[in-house]
Amino acid sequence: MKKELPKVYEPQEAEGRIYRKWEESGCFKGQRDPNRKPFTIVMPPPNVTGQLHMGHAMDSTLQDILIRFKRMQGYAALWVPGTDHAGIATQIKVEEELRTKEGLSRYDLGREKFLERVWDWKHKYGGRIVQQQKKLGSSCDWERARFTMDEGCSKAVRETFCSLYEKDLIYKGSRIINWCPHCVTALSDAEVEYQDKPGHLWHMRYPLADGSGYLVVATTRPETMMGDTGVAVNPNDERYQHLVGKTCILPLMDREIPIVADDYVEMDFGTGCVKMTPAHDPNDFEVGLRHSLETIRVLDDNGIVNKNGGKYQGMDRYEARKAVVADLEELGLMEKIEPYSHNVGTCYRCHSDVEPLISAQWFVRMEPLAKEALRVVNEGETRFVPDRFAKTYTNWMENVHDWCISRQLWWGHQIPVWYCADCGHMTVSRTDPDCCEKCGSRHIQRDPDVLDTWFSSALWPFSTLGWPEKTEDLDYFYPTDVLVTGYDIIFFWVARMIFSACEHTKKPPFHTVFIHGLVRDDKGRKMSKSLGNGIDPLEIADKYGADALRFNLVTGNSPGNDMRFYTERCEAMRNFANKIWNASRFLMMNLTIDKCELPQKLELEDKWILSKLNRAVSEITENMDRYELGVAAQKIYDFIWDDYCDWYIELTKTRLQGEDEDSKVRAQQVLCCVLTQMLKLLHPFMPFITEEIWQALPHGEEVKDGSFLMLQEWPVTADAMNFPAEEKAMELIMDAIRAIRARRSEMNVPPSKKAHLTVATAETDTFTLGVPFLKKLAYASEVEIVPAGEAPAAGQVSIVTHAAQMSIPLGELVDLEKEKARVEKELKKQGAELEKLNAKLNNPGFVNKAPAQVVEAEKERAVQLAELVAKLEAQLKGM
RNA sequence: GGGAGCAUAGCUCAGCUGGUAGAGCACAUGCCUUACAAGCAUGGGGUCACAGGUUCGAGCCCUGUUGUUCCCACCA
Repeated sequence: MKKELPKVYEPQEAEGRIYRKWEESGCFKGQRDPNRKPFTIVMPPPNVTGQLHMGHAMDSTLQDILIRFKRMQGYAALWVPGTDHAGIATQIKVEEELRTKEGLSRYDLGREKFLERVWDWKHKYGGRIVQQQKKLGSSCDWERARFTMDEGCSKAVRETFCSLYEKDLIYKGSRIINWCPHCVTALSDAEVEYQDKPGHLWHMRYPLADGSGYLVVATTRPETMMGDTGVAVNPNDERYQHLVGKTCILPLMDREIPIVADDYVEMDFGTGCVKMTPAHDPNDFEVGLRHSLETIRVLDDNGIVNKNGGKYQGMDRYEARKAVVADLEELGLMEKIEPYSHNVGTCYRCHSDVEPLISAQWFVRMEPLAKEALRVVNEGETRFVPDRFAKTYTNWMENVHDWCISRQLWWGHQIPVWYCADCGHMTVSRTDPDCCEKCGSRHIQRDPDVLDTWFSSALWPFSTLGWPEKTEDLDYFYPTDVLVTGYDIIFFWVARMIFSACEHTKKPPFHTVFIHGLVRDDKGRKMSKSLGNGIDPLEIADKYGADALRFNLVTGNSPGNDMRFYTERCEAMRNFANKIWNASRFLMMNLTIDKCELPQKLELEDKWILSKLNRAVSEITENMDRYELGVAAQKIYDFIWDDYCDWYIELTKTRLQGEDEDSKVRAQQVLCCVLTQMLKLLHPFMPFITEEIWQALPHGEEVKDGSFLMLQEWPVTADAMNFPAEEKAMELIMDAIRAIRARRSEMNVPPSKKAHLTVATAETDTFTLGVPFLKKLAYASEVEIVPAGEAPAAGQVSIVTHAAQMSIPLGELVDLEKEKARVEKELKKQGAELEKLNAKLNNPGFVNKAPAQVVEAEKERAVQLAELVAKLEAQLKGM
């Protein structure tokens, strides 16, 4: 029953077809099953209108590998996909389009109309990234796909907000926040990226009010001076102690401001005098509170100087800076200007300079929430892989400030708070109220702001499973198991999911956080739109196959570390896919059976490969369990390429092409069984090609159509499949083959030139079994086995291994001097190794203290080495 | 200022609990051996950054040094 596979594997054609079959069969569905343990992953939701980039590809590949592995292990596996409304990012995109295409701003349209446009946009592009995920083979339960602004998630957000408000964990307050004048919204601390930027330190003279001179303040931000309401010095600074309590005149504004003493001021930085601008600097704000300084805001929401800025009103902050500096210089009040590089906060979305300013916003009180979030990680209920990221997490969580959650945007979850125009009361409600809950007035107005996007993402692991309803899904699949994400969003997202889950579900949202690094370009740079160095995963998948892309992304790097993306590596992985394809093709071409079962009788080489496979299974499973996916992948690669293809297939060829029908069938069976197991091991990594091959293999009657490799059981190890003696014996023969090939290669003898081979060995039985292999793989015309110690005939090329001394009559082809030099070199090398080993064995410390099995192994090695050295010496003597 | 990572072959990186230093690519030589030239065979190439220490034994553990990357932090 021969089946033929096409000559070349075409991923482009196969992948779409296979994915459709999987999807139609419903095998991605996460099904509650009381007899199985659940295994749940929620996908980090990509921006709904985004495009799949290499980072997503890596993230999804890792998740898909885990979910497929667990599914094969018999878990009720569920991978919940979804998308994020991505407040600022999406709103900016739509505004951008509105501006360029219609010349309109969102205000021209009004809130309602604008939101319609954003929803249109969402409907237009929202499906794109889902389709792109499918190309990679992601086995998500697409029917459960969620969106952070769908009904259920919105309900979860509302419930969370109200419940936190009721517990006094959410409050509204006027505080210094980070403001992006470009996006015109508040930001949380996490959304500010600090960049070192060259600037200046301006030393400005502020005249003392009593006319006795002036003091000099140093600042990096002269444009905020109109909002200065004081000057601070260190209380211990002798230079200025006499000035404390006095006042000075704020230049350009002619306002009298107090001089105060505060520990915050460092004596040895700048001049030791600091201008205080409580409305535009977080430190100054704190100092201002301590000394009851006035708060004067001089910049508006767009970063333009407002009416408090005197003559600078209407200028943008950078213009104002220039003007202020110029004016001070003209007045002779600029003492000096130093170049100074400092950390400037920028918006993580648009990278404009962030303006710290005082504003009324909503905050989440972090201290009580952080406590439990720290506990679950410290006590190991939630574990980071690699564990060093737990430190990153706890460090952040221990120092976290209250979280500013209100955003002055329209796209997002609108804050469920209504203000009463009559009594001023705030009504916070799970359902939209029509009157003030306190005074009953109907003059109520909803807070126009929306919540931080991350506020809804923080609920993702449980909101996607039905929370706040008590659903069966929530009961069964929650808490989830592993969260896979990049280290760059630990603060944004992971931390917030953990404390949110602890607060609302009383359980950590997952037991493991599996952190990966960034995918960089081949020069090690971050892939970015502005650099134009991004590599499109879909193009790569198209060209080399999704399997090759996946394998590339998972090998050659280790957990938590960045990787460089080399397209050439994809080529190597495609070659690997092709290797398996051809191995399978070879098997199909030789197949005469319609079902593969391990035969009762096994040959030496069969036992060797089965034993190797058995160990591979156990090691690979262990690596998978420990999230060492790259190591696991490498082991599968090595086993398939080296052990199976390069050796086992070659070893079976004589049987497959021979006359002995029984032996032929048994070889087919073992080949087929091992291939099947390999396909299973490889499947999580390369789902498409393995499925394609598996579908073509004969499975007998019991496996019907529509049964997929992806649903088969993950291989398990069996003691009955350990054959240490056969493994060892086979290795002796392989050593001999390698040695002969090496010698022939050095002498440039082509494989077509067969030679008579004499083997002097103590392992007569083993080498007798090895005769066909020596013939085929060591190009021997005849193999003659003689007792060990028998000297080779004169004029023969001698080849020695641990177990054998072999000779072939190719003497006339050898340059004797060269040959002598080679043997000398080899002898020297092996002799040195033996000496080292003997020293070790003569060291009582080693013999007494090292584990017995290590000592035994070294002893045996020494015996073998000694034999080898003796043979080499004898050989050299005879030359 | 605090914290973390990295330093291993020409390049990019693995190396899991300390026990004979690995892969891919590149390079050299020979092979169209009826699965695969996207292949096969063979080979060259490493003071595991440096200096100490622990250990019978260190690429791996400890201390320090140098170089480098990143994260966090309110010195204007």
